[in-house]
Amino acid sequence: MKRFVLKKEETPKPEYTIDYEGLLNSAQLEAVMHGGGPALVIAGAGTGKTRTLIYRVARLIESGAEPTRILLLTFTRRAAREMLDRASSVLDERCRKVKGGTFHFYCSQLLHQYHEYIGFQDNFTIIDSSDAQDVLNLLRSDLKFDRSQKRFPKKSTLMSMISTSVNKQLSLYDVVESEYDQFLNHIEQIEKLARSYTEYKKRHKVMDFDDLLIYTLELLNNPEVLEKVRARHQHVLVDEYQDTNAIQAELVRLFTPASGNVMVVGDDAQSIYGFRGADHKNIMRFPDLFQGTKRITLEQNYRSTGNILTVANKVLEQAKEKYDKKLFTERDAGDLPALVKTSDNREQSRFVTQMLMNLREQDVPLNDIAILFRNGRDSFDLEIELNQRKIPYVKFGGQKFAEAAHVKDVLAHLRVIVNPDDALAWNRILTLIDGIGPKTASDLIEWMSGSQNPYELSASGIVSDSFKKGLLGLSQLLIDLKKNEFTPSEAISHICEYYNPICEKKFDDYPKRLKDLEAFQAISVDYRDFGHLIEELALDPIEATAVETLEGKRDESPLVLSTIHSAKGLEWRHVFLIQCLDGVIPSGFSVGDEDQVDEELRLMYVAVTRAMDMLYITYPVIQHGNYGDVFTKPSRFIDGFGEKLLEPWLLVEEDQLPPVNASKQITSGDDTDSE
DNA sequence: ACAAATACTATTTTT
DNA sequence: TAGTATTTGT
Repeated sequence: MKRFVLKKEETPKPEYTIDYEGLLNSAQLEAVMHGGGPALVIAGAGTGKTRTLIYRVARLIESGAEPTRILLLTFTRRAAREMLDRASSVLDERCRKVKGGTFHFYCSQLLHQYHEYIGFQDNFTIIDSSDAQDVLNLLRSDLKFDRSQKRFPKKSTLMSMISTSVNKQLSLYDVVESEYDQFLNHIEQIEKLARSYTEYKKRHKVMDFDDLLIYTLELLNNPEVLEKVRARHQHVLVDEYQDTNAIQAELVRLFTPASGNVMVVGDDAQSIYGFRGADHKNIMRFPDLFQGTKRITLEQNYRSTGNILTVANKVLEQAKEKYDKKLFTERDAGDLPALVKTSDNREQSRFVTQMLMNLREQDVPLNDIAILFRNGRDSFDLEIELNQRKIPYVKFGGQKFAEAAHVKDVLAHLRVIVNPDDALAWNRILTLIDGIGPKTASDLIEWMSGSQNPYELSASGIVSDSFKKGLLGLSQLLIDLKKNEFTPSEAISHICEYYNPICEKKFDDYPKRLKDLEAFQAISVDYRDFGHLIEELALDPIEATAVETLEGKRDESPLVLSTIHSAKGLEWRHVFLIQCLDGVIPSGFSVGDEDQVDEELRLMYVAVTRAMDMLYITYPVIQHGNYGDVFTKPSRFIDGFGEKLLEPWLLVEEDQLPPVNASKQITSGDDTDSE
């Protein structure tokens, strides 16, 4: 037998159109030029991690790799999109053909393609966590665990128990014992509930987020499928590897082709998804998974000023677990980050708004600024202020558009068209009808399982004068939707015609919700068919406020408000970190558990390292509560940093804005030249 | 069997 | 404070 000699891909001395050497530092270049085989890139905050991935994609394609055979796994689909956009602009359109997205998205594609191997039909529906919780609630009342059982865990707790056990690959017993020991006396019921939950999902052809990963793992157990899947990957690239869990690490191993061409990129100091089962130690274990892993470290920070970096390092120093980060910058020291103490929440909002005005007068565009916070609700007060001042903003994090009750109601009508076995969606739309409650709905669903045409609801024989009319209306709508080949937007418009009166009766704030539904219809124009619409919305929900701002006011690109989690990987010239209080960050729930406090600390680190030029940390001294005012303390992570690290700012009377009513001229900036 | 009213409780981050 | 469990009324 002849022996083949391995040749490096680049051997024919390729002519690159991109000047990689001129554009990248030596560590980045090493990662971009890395030929084949496993590689681990440890990239500190702001060290050009994304840039490196983008140029690597371009470089691989220039070297002759087939774009469709490069797999780029990212944490959000937005990240994948942006990376491929940027790659296309440095190279060419071929980059858009790269396969990419989240683990969940890629898994769902595989499952659709190979559904028969795991005993599923192609039309399974993906349910989000609130749907999953509804299922658990349904099963719990079926099993009568709510009756006279004192303190049985509520649906969200049950969900996180089950999800944790899946994601951390532990038995339900171990999870409950270590994290929910107050419910240990219910363990048998919980286990039984978990079993019927699994069974329910199979029977009704739905999958939750965890199932997408688990079933893919099961799918790849089949050697034939594994071979096919592996063979279509030439290169596997994984971003944000520190936020993967054990299952995802295993999936990466399975996806990797025989050539061992896999590169993972991440930063163990930025691991902030432990609550979701992510294990930041995964990244350090990567070399154990792949023999001969090449390790590359990016340490030069290009983003932040020296002073901001000093604060960031000081934050990280407090961690119980030590990180051997040696981030450095060649940028100037810059201004000292500000520490702003306000009397209360309102003053904090007014301070931020005031600063926005000042920055605007200095010609800083709004989209160079971001407001970050720990919890979705920490920005409520500020949002009121911004609305009054007519400052356009988009908010990331917090409740998603597709999670709002009225949007889910409309969507459920589409779901039963795509998957008539989706009992959850049926239950949702049936109980919307006056006179139909859980009992009647479940009777109807029972009848459907043996019926040829489940949409002909009057044929069920379950009729009562109280809901006859409503049921007929629904039946007509569904038959209409099934019969005609509507586009998603046409279908939604039909559903709204039917649903709007229900919405008005159900919600006090219906005007706002009806407007949402109009926006929903507008969005749906972009989708090919019902199935895609439903699936994309579940896997990549549209941010709630992004929709509002999409309408109207496009003259100025909006300010960004974001939870710290949703700000990962992004950067702005000016960053405000508000509500920086002990009990908020670190969250009150984490104190007492060293590992959890460490994760909060990393979260703080992520927040600080988002800032390029200037960082403002603010906190209110008094919190107005229901039972009187509470004095609060600044976050322990920055308390006692001293004036050499953070400059305390004093708020004086003349800094205050005039009352809103008298502020019409503010935007025209008549006091501009006061400097 | 369903709907409305009342009492209670636990309170995050996201695919 | 809002979402949920329980009780009461139709």
